[in-house]
Amino acid sequence: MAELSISQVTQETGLRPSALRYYEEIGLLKPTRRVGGRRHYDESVLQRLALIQTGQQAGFSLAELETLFNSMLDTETGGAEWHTLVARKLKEMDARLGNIKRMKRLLEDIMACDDEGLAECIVQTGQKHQIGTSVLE
Amino acid sequence: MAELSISQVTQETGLRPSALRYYEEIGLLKPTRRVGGRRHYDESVLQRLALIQTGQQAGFSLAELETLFNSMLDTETGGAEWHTLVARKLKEMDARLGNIKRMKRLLEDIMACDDEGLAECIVQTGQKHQIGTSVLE
DNA sequence: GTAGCAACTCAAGTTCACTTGAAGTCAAGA
DNA sequence: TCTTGACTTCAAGTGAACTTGAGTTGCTAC
Repeated sequence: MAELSISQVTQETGLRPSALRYYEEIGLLKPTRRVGGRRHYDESVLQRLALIQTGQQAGFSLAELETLFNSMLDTETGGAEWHTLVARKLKEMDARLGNIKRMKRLLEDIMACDDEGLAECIVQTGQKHQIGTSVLE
Repeated sequence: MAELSISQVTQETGLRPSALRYYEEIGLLKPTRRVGGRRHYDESVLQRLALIQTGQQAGFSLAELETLFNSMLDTETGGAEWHTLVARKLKEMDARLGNIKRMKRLLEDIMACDDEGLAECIVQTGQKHQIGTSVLE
C-alpha cells in the first residue's frame, strides 16, 4: 500500500501540515511511521481525515471524535462510553438538521425577492417564517 | 409591548447575560433602551436571538450574521454584499446537510450493532459506508 | 562539501465566542 | 439610612482549533 508524505496528504485533504501535526499531538491520529524523522502516512489516513471533517461539520468536537474512535475499539468498557455519546449526538444532529433546513428555506425565500420593494419582501418573508420584523429592525 | 429585563431574556433563551452584552458589544444586537442604566429589551429580541442560534447551528459566524442583518437593511449597497454571502452560505449549508446525514446514517448503523461481535460489526458498517477499516485501526 | 528544500520540534501567538472578576450603581425594603 | 440584590462597565482570562516562527535535521543535487 502506498505511503504518503505530509504534503501529499495536505494536497488530498486541503488540510495544512500544522493541522495534521496538531491532530497527532492531541491523539486524534496515531503517530505515523517516520522515515528519517519525517511522517509517512498510510493511505487509509485519507478516509479517517474525511470522517473527521464530516464529524466536525456534524457538530462533533475533536475531543468527541477522539472519544468515539478510541472507545469504540476499547473492548474493556463494553461500549458504554461511546454508546452514550452517540445517543446524545444523534439528537443534537437532528436539531442541527432542523435548524439548517429552516435557515435554508428562509434564505432561499429572501433570495427570491425582487429588487423592487426588497425591504417589504424581506419583512413579509420573515413573517412567513415566524421571524417577525426582527430581522429588519 | 412588554419589555424584558436581561434575566428574563436569559430565562427564555438559555443564553447568559454575558452573551447578550457581548452580542450588543459586537453590534449583533443594537443597544437597547436603558432604564436607570439597565437594559430593557423589546420582546422582539427573542425572535432575533432565536434566529441567531439557528444561524450559528447552520454554520454562520456571528460576524456573518451581523453582515447579513446589517446589509439587508442597508438600501445603499443594493444588496450586493448579502446576496453574495447568502449564495455562498446556501452551498455550504447543502454540504453540511450532506455531512450530517452521512454521519447520522453511519452512527445509527453502528448503534444497531449487537454487543456480540461488536468489533466485527463496526468494521463491516464502516465498509458499508466507504469508511474502510480506518475508524477502527 | 555545501546549497537548497522539505520536513521536523517546540513555544508562543491568533481567532472566535464567550466568561470571569473587580469595582461601581441604582431602586426597593427593613 | 443602610443593606441587599440585580444589574452595570471594563479589562483580562478561557477553551477550542489551529497557525506561526525560530531554529534544526536529513536527503538530493551540484
